Amino acid sequence: MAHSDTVDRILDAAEELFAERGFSETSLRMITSKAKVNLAAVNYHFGSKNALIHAVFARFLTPFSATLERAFDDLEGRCGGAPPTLNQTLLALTESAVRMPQRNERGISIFMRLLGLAYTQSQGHLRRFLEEEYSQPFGRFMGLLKEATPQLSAVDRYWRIQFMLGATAFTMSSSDALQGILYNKLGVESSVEEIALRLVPFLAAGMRAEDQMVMPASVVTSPAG
Amino acid sequence: MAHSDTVDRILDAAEELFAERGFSETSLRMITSKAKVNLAAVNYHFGSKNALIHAVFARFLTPFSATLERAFDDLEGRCGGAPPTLNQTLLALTESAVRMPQRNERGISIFMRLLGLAYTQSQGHLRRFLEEEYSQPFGRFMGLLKEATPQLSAVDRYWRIQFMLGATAFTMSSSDALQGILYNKLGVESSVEEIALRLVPFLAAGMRAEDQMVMPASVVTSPAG
DNA sequence: GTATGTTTTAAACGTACGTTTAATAATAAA
DNA sequence: TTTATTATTAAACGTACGTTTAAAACATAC
Repeated sequence: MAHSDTVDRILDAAEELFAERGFSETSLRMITSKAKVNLAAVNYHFGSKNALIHAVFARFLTPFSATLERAFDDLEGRCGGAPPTLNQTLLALTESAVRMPQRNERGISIFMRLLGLAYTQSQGHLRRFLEEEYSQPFGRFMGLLKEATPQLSAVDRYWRIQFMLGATAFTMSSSDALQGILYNKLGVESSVEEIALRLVPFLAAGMRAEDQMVMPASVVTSPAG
Repeated sequence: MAHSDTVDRILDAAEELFAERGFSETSLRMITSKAKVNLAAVNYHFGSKNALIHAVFARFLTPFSATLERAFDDLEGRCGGAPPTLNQTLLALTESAVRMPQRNERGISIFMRLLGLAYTQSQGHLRRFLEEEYSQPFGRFMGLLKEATPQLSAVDRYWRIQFMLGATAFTMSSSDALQGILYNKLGVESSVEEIALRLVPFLAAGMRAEDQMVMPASVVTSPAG
């Protein structure tokens, strides 16, 4: 068969362990033992540990970026020339993530956690891989954001996009832990879908904030100007 | 002398390397070689690598939490019984961070990056240490946020606080890189202080968001409830 | 059924890690 | 100066890592 059972077993185990523990903290021996395959199988099928990491992301991101492109096509079609609103754009992204066919019920949370890790763990090779492979839908999303927030200066928009990415990446990357804490504190169960939908209004409101901060003297007079 | 030069050299090197590369990705040999001390010095002075990580955080957080408590005292004094507003609370936090005496000009960004790492790298021992040592000012900040957002349900408030923490930690932890990108793209110079002040209205607006998200069918009918 | 290419296996490779040791050097107290 | 403490050093410890090897098992085609 083209894709041996082994390849998928490795990907399944790796994806779960990476999401749980991070990349450096997960050894090939953990992966192969969880996948019940021989240690050498990873290097035989993938070439290296880094290549395995890329393969784990590709299995997620390739179908996701296709789904996302379709969602954007659909959105732009529905808007018929007019630029989609900020809420619509964010919702298109969120729904694409949430609606993605998942291998299991933990799929989304694993996906989000991996994305968060990719953002925060400074794995140079991974960042390079993602930029090379998936810059197209990312750029399109940025363009939509720009059209949806014409009132913002380029500088303001830049920083606020970073704030959005940060809120999303951090929350989603620790979503399991945060859900656990919430359950212990308030006895409330939650899901990744729910968190995502809570995020949208928060982000949208932040992007639209009009307040101008009064600069305290310490900053105004600081040499950094 | 009570604190040998060696101890501080190790802390300086460790703090910088941890911020750059993360904890697992930084070896004691990197640290001791950067600090120009013997490898065994870390275990002699700190006991273990984990204890060194704790010491790096303690050197930051102990004076910071004192500064923060004073800022909150001051704020509550100025408000005379009435609960401080959301903006005031966030600004007290931001100013405490920005005004902290720094060992060097990269101090704040290293501080933020380390906090971000503590959040995302699943180092159980570190989370436990931080919770045990600094729960007091953290709890006080949470209390102020609660008083400043009485309109939010406990669950909403919980998630929105996570979003705020994420936006802050992420942006500040990569502030150097992000400032560089902005300069290359738009030729605009910026400082950590400025970013912090841009963050406050974004976060405050997000916390105050009133939009209620329309749940798509896929989520409403999901078994996760 | 033999030959060919692919996959799996057990074992070992070399390297790097955190930690410990035991000897030496430096400092302070008597 | 001698003695007791503290700090530094070079070397080694045992363990775990990613990767490679070479033989065995398996599959497929002739």
